[in-house]
Amino acid sequence: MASSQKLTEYERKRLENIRRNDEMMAALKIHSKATELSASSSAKRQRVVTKSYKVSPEKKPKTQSPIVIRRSLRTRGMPPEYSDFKALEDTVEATPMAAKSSTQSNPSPRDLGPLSSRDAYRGTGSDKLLMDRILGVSKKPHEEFGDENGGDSIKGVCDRLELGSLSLNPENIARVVPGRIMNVRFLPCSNSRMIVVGNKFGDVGFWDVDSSMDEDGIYLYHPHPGPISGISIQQQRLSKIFTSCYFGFIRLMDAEKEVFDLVYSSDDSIYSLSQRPDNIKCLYFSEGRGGFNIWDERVGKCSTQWNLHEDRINSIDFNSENPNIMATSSSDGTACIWDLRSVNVDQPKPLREVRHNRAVQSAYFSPSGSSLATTSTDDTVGIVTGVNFDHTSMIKHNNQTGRWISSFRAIWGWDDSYVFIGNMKRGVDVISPAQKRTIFTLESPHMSAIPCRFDAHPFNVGMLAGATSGGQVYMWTLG
DNA sequence: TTTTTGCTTACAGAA
DNA sequence: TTCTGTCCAGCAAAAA
Repeated sequence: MASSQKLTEYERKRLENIRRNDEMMAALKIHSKATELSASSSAKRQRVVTKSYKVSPEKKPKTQSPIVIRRSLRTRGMPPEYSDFKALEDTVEATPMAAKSSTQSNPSPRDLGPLSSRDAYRGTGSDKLLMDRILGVSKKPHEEFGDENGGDSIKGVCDRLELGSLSLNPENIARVVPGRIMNVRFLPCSNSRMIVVGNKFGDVGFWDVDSSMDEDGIYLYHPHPGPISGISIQQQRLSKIFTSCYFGFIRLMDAEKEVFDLVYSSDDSIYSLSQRPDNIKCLYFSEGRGGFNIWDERVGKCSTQWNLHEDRINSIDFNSENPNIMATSSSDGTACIWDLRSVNVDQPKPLREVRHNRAVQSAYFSPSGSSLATTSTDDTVGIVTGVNFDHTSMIKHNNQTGRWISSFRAIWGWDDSYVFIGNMKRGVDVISPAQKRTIFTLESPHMSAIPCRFDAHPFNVGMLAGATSGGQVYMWTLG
């Protein structure tokens, strides 16, 4: 009842705002001009009909109401109680968008334990092709594929990479999931173009770009009850895909067993997930306000629990040159570099701390491992260099994404030359760490929304996936 | 000092 | 084509 009152109040204020704005516009006599402008800008932005996920009708719930605002106990700072826990689940399932990817007859993703991929699947038709495809590439992850790199080494192609050659073809656009995408990853193998995304509703979507056997190569699953905070796939085990969720769950999608196994659950939120490139047995993830855990598959529990930050840890990344070196970014306004071999349990002290004026959304090591790129809501992208990461340059970049767009996170391309980050004008800014400025912007009339989360294909230079708050993925390619 | 409130804002889908 | 609902960020200012 309180929520409906709140909505009414919200609506009332919203209408009042609109009325005030209208009055102001009328006073300035620019209302009609603005209408014209708005009409012409939307005319310029053509609507592109692209591949899209499809939800199986029989898995749709009968009702989509009442609409209740979702707020977890954790975000309200309250201890979890069973009754509230259940109430929360009901709320989640009743949310209209979430309802589209949930079901009344199938098991809830809140059920602890393994969830068969068949039960988690929300698409039409069968997902057998996807499972076969993942198993196929996982057995031969490095067969020759296409001519993306023209048979050259990655370094050779990077040296010649011209940003102007990156293009977005309409066939490389798809709506993979409903709602806001929080994470996007390429399957890290050289012989496929498979993109995995996680959204706000707990859906995990797959897009097999090279699919030709079926209609569009898009597969939708609902393994989690809330926002997907991390996706981790290792080159050595492509058939095992870990996903984490704000509601405190980590699941492992095993394409061999066709199941989403529950590997970890907690009452605290999990905000980020990662794996060391040299260790397939451990998961590294953040939990609650500043907590950091290492979960060890061999013992089936957390072997390490540290408190590394004062606030949530938004990203965890490992240095390719020395995987003992790890970078974390946090809403406490810092990004830190740690040596995992020498972290003091009681008073963890980082090797290096990079200070921003506001929350830090990400901190990623460059491909060579010699630089670190940080992104903060203080409107800067930090580039940290030097033998001991002792030099920091702050590059101005508008990172005010507002409420509806996921925060920007600058990622590295295929070598240390470029950093890619979204911008609010439906473009992808390319920052040169050497020149310490934005040197190029990828733009396309096919990009109808703001790309906010990215991944660079680890083996195909120029292949860049950008994901939006509307569930779309744009795959830029070279040439 | 801690908690609450208000403000920002783009997008998809319904009407 | 226009309208409506979104709401799991993050911060600043106001209130407690």
